[in-house]
Amino acid sequence: MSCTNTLKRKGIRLTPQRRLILDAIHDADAHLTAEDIISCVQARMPEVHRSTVYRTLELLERTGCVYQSELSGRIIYHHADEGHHHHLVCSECARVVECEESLFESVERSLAERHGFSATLRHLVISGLCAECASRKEGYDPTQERR
Amino acid sequence: MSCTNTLKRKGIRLTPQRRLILDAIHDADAHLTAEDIISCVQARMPEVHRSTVYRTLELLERTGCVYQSELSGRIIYHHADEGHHHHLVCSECARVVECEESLFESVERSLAERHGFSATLRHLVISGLCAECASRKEGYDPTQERR
DNA sequence: ATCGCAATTGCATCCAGTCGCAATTATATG
DNA sequence: CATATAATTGCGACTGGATGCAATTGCGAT
Repeated sequence: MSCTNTLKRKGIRLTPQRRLILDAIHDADAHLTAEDIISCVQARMPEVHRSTVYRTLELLERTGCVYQSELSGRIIYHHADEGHHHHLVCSECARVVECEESLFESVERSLAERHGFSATLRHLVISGLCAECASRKEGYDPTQERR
Repeated sequence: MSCTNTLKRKGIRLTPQRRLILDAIHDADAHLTAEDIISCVQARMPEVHRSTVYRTLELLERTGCVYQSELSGRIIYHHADEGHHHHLVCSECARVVECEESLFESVERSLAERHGFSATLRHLVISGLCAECASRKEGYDPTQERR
């Protein structure tokens, strides 16, 4: 748990609330939504306000301890020393597949060369159709509602 | 304005409310947020409810008349026959640069080959640092707030 | 130990977006 | 033209997240 050191070094106070939030993210195996983290923290310390959690998460992202990204409209958080990867989200069945970071290296290079833009493609969410849904959907009519 | 035909062909009713929403998107030169569209529509027909606008926008996206994407946490809309492109958003100065669609063709191919996933990379939003900010920020401390 | 001040918290409130529901309206049919 | 039916609308309530403010708290200097 090197991030407590990181925080101390930056002169950021390690309050009980913040410790709980860090614990929640560390103990989790999967991605957590902000809501997950809030209930996890409040289970042990009910008076912690959700705005405190949101602010802390933003702080942790700025200090590089946590990565923030978006999955189907919700912000999710994951610990920084998990490996990076991207998410492929099927717009039909909502299945989520992870894919390697390396796929985008060439894009990062092109962006740097052509636009002088240094992108941080650590966690993209890409929507499309997964293999099954793509094959199943011959006479598909996008006018219809999706589940 | 081919989308009115598209809608008629799909048996979707062209109500006055929907016509106003389509007009707003057509008349706009830049990307519109949902909020922009709502106030634009309500200027001419004040009783139109925001939920109607949101539902219509979702419908227009499903029928392919309008594209929806996300720019700095807000959903934006643009007319389908604008050319596609991606957005590079500088996380320092919030400047937005457009970049060509072609950059991601190789990624689309790899996703299809390796994951059987057919991605629709019509409008990505990529955050990172623009050229100016990258050069300016030598002793940059991410702990500090950004404007 | 304690004092002073900046950092942090909880609270209240706001904002964008979603959803269920009941009332309304467009269209197809007789 | 009347009417039945399904699509659409407006409304209100709710959700996730952000923010300004006043009260509290952690911590460095003494």
